[in-house]
Amino acid sequence: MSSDKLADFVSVNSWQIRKDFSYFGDFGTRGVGYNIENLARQIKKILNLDAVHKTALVGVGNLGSAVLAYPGFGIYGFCITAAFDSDPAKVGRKMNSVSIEDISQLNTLGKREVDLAIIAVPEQYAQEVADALVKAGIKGILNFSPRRINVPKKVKVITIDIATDLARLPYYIPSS
Amino acid sequence: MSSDKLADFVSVNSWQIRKDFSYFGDFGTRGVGYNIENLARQIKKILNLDAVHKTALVGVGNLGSAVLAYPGFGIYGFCITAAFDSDPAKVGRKMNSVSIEDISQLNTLGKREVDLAIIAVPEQYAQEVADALVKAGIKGILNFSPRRINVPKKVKVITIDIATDLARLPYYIPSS
DNA sequence: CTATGTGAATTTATTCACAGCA
DNA sequence: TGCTGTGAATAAATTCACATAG
Repeated sequence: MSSDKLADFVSVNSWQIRKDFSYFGDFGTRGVGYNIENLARQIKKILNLDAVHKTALVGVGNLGSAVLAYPGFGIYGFCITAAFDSDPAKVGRKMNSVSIEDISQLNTLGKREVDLAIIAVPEQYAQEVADALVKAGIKGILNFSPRRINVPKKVKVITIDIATDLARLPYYIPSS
Repeated sequence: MSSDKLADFVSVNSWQIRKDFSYFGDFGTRGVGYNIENLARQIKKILNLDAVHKTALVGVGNLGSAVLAYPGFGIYGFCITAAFDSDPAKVGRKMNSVSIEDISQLNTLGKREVDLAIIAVPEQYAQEVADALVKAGIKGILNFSPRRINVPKKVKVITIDIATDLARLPYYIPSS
């Protein structure tokens, strides 16, 4: 497939596609274009997505349940292999074939080859959960709480704050 | 408060703070710093966040319920005044003092001064929901489905794809 | 001939350093 | 004296145009 067609898919220009790819290598064939299958494989390798990443979920409330039920993780090689909550009524139950464990069991993650975690707890507990995750050897955290969490810089945190994202919209709409 | 202190809060340099602010006006006082209250007011005005924005939620599953229960919208002036679902078992019930209406009622949003909407439905329905929202006069959409949705360019869409955000993490962690 | 890959030109963003105001 | 606001210098990203490979 040509860079022109790829560009259409993501609404950018063809030269942006080619230039960006060129920073990482020569993925295409001149006169022909890009082989999609090979391209996907190369990009996955660059993004370190070519192996399965075991992921832990902390907080099985509404948001956590939505994450557990989310069907879109597989294509990137993510697998949620552990879920934690502090509510005794939830601990021991299963959701989407994942057993919910007590929050005190976070320290077992290191031995279970889990390297990523998703924080979906009320914001006031976000920092202490993050501390426990770091202590357990987690390397990356997806943080759904609107609170800034402090971690050693060897640990990567990506925060999704729903309210802040929503707050970007009004700027683009004419004030009524 | 000085630009130095503000910079610390968001982990950037003080000159970035000052330069960015300067593009929109003179908010500070030389030798003193910035008045936080006034600064917040000015920024809210620039981002068009100084009035209440009525917001509709479409899809009251796990994710939608989490959004409804989310306590962080108030400070930005958002108010979820309508919720929709296609499940007859949910329609008519109340969640967080918002009545759940049938999805067929989306066309009433225009008359109700709702200008923003949050899409939290399974991805295969995202486009048709977006179409209905546009027809009802919605100006901005926060899309939680991983699908690219097409809207007229007068409508602003911001997409949050959980899997894509999670997929950014492995790049930063050393491959095991 | 077609479509990539990349130097060069252009535009945009970041960083610096300091004049100017409280 | 202290801190802002901003021109000037530097760096980075984007866009262009085309040589080059298939």
